[in-house]
Amino acid sequence: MSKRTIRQQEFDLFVPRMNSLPLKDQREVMERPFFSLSKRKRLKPIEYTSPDGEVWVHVSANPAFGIATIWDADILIWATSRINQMREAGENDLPRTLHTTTYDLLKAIKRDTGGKGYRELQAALQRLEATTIQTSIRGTKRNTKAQFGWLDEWILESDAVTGAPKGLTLTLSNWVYEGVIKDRSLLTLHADYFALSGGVERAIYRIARKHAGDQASGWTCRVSVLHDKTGSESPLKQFNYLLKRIVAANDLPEYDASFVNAADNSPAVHFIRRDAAERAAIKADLARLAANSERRTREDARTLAVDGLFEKRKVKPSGER
DNA sequence: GGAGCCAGCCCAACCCATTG
DNA sequence: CAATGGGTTGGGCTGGCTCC
Repeated sequence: MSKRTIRQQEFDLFVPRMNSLPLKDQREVMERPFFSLSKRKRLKPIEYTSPDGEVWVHVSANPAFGIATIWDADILIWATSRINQMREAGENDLPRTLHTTTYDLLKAIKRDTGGKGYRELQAALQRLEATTIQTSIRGTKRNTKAQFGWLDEWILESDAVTGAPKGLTLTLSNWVYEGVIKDRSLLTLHADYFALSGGVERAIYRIARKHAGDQASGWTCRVSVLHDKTGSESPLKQFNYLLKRIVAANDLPEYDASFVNAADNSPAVHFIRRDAAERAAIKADLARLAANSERRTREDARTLAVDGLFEKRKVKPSGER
């Protein structure tokens, strides 16, 4: 009997490894600064308020661990993706607690499985559990304050004899869980997301993915707003420098980025999906085809009406949605 | 004063040869 | 296959330098 089979029996909710897990993340989290972008320990809190003052986010660190980083968030993306997959498979009771092995998790988020990989995984779990968040997003009531972390609990098991890492159990905090199971709260990240090595790069992609989405004309954001949305600790002038390199490289998955001037002439970045033109053309084609087939169907209907066949032919309305 | 630029620091991520 | 740790790379950020 293989080790794997034993593990599967141990964990009723054992999550099998999948190579092509569609990556999902919460749109509300993607567009706001919730994570540290630096590889160095960040203790300075993230204090964010949206331009209209409606949305605010406060993230603070436990001094022992620092604020959870945008790389630590990969674990949350993994968990979100797993739960979403279960939902799409038609499961009714979606778990808040997931079981896996450290190896499988590290592989899934495209991380090294060396000794340091495991130590770093533990550090990531510590940061995710110990980072405290307050936000108006999904606040239950007005004048209510609530504080939570990303994870409620994590348990790392190691082999009693060899000390080798074995099982991992993690429980999402209620706020995260509610966001995952809520309808239409998730967006798909490109499969290359984990390959993005830069923290700012990742933050920018997440924001572009959320805002530019599939819009035919793309989306423009002022640099200063982008700076706030990423939560970067660098001063604006340094952020400018980092941003310039990202825009010049134009290497983000899915989106083209270019510098433009905003309506008030301040510097801004325009994001547009690379295949936006293609997609628009395909949509138009589909709409035209659908319209044609509808017309033909109506003509057919006249000829077929005698047989009463038309009733059985359900023609989809034209266009998407 | 401040905008732009960038070397250097620190450290996590990554690469890889090696081991049961 | 799973795990290890030595070595290297490259990231954000700090702080300094230049030029306006």
